Amino acid sequence: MTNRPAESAAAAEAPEAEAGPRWLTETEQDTWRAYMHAYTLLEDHLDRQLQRDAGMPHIYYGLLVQLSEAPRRRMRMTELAQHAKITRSRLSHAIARLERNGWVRREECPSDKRGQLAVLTEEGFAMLGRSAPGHVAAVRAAVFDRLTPEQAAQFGEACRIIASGLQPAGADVPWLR
Amino acid sequence: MTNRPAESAAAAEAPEAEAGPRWLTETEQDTWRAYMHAYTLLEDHLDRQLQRDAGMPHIYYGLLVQLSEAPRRRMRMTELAQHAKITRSRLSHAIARLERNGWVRREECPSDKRGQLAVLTEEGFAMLGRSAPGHVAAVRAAVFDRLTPEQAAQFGEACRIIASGLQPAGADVPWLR
DNA sequence: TCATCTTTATTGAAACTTCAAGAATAGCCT
DNA sequence: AGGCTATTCTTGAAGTTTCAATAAAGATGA
Repeated sequence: MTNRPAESAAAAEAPEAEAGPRWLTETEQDTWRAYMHAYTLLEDHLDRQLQRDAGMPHIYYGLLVQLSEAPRRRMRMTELAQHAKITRSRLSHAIARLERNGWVRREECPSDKRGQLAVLTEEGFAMLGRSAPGHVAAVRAAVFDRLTPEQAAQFGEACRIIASGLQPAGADVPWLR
Repeated sequence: MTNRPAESAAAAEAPEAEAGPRWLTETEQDTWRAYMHAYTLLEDHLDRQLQRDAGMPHIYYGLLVQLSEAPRRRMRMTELAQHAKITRSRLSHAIARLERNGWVRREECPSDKRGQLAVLTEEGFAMLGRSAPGHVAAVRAAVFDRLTPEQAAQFGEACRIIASGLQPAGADVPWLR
């Protein structure tokens, strides 16, 4: 995926000043592939599990959980988008759908007339209560039951490092679009 | 995400035989969140990088790379789907799009009249050559430049373990759908 | 051989995401 | 106040993915 597109071997010795692209080592390639396989399979697995048991994709479920943990079970759109690391556009569409399902309701923000609050409804909350056990079980079976506590901790640390490098808050930030 | 939907505290002491759902510990929750943040941000980042520089999403790029590494730069649809861990349906649509772009061409399979071969075209190959350096740089900057070799290796190992648990090849296998 | 079951791949529709554009309000500066 | 810029959120269209259904050919077995 990230190695040279086969063959284009070339450069390898030349101590070029202009330094050609630093391809990944064999080990790095293996790691990268493993990562892509893991997240592709995992997302697929959880999406199916939740689609079946809760009638919505993994991300939507995550949005409801976020709301359930927020004070008064409500959150500003932008804030919710930031927490979930998605764009506001995507969130708008998502909330619209969840609203049609009756899990979420929109409310105007008292302090800022531009703002909207996404509010978890009672039905939404009840629904979470019903589907959470199954979801936790799925995550546990796929991840935490298979890694030692040390492995899990290291894995988490690596993920934190990677994530921290990706929201420079500068440049053009996705969730602001 | 995977903890109880806030509040539904309850059970914690009772040595129930029926064992209620085993919620995630604080540490596990942190790990799980970090993972979701990492992959969401990473996929987003790479998708944008490739969309901008190569005119296609990350997965499509991966398909071309797979083809570039295959003998004679061609592969059976099902085989390609398996390697990429995606469904055949998704692959069909993807290849159709890449074909419109001229990066891939379909050929009939000589040994099995049901089969199709996805073949990387010269333009497709040339294009890979052009965009690979930028992509590698992006992956390196986001991942391998930020982790120590040990961390990267451990991360890879964890991913391998997770991935290996998710394709039991049994039950109903996604890429066969 | 015929019937049947399996495998391969595609298709269209519905659901979801991205992208660019736009409406409304807030904030700032003179 | 007035004018300008920035922020918040939504929208529609285009692109992508999922899901269920289907066509075509291989494989199996009486």
